[in-house]
Amino acid sequence: MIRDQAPRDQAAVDDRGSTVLHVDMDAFFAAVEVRRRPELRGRPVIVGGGVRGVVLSATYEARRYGVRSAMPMGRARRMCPAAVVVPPDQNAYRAASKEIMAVFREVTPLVQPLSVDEAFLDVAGARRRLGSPATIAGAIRARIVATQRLTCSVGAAPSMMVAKIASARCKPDGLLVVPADGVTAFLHPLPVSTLWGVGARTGQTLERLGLRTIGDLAATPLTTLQRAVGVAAGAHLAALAAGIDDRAVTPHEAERSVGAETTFDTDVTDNTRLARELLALAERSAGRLREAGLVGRTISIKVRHADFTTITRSRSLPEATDVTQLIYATARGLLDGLAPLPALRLLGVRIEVISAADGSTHQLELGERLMGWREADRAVDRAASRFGRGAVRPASLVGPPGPAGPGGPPLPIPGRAETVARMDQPPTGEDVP
DNA sequence: TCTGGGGTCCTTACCCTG
DNA sequence: TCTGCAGGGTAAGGACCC
Repeated sequence: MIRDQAPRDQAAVDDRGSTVLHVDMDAFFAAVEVRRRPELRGRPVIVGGGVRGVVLSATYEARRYGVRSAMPMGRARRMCPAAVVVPPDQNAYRAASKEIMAVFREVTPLVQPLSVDEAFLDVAGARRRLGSPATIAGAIRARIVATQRLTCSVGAAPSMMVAKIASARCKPDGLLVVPADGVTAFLHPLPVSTLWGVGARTGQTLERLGLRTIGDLAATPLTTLQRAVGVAAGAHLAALAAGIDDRAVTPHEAERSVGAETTFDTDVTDNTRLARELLALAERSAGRLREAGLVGRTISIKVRHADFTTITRSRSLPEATDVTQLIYATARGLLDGLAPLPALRLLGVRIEVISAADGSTHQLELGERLMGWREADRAVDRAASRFGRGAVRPASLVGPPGPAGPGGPPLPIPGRAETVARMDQPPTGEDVP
């Protein structure tokens, strides 16, 4: 193995087969904030916030106090009272991400983004032009520092999983190459929780079997693993423990679902408020579907009670849709079905079984009925593209909440875009703004 | 301590159909 | 006509990832 901290060892390592790179930005959100506000450099910075928020990112100065991602903000503040807390700015992170991904694509078209701050690159085809994988990885790191003033860590290995583990083990600002003939030697001493797919629960299950390292897993019969964690997960873990991971770097993977959810600052019982929130979530989700040219057929809602129990309900439609009002009406029906509702902590809407909008089937009767709403959505989207999302919003999402519907549940139906049209009364031309 | 938001994938149960 | 069974679709929940 080679690490850039020990460059003299690099010549000894055969990186020819380690053509999958995993590039992971270091403390990405926090680093973007520090870049924007240089006076924060060297100080503990936590990105996160909200009454019930968690830590989204923290500089290494804050991590020294024990602050970690996904930690409740209250606890993080207690651990590191001196930390500067910055609210997240997703637009800034997306913009930085776009530029970083462009750097990767200068190296190879085979770039598979995993999230806003990390990606896999297959550099097998770039070796003749740019040099060995380790050389390419070094060039990428240097270029990101030069153009973005941000650091990243790179793992190079024969497979995606090993490259990802390698990048995590050389953070921050490091490079770790795992040669093709060194994969099992690299993996086997590591704890099982290092493997993709082993979280808290599976980790406990494996611990009960006395399996602590990946080497322990590799030495365990497949049937034992499958009895413990299930057929699919057992087979998956056995393969990974043996260093087998045949997945190829795939530049674009189609989305399978799109959704939005919100955690309320305080638990909500008011049906009018819930209906407004549900409409806002439906609009956000549907807007993102339309932006991506997608339609979806299954609508699901998620509610979380004050005691953190979480329930989902879903319904499949006869045809796929991207129409806000149809998604909202379906979601509202699902929420009505849960009445009487206790106080809710979280509400979410998701659209699943997604396909391309231009390939969707069209059921004439339903399509005609929705035509007005579809045109309304297009008008809202056009306004959004000129003035930003939120420039045109359902009337019920603007200003103070209206009075509760008569008799409480079922939930009241908010109007939209300055109209009071209802889903059970198909829109006329006048309904459409 | 007190748990976000956006996702993917798997398991289990149930219903329907042939 | 009834019963048993297999397979597909749907729904719900959970684990996991960043």
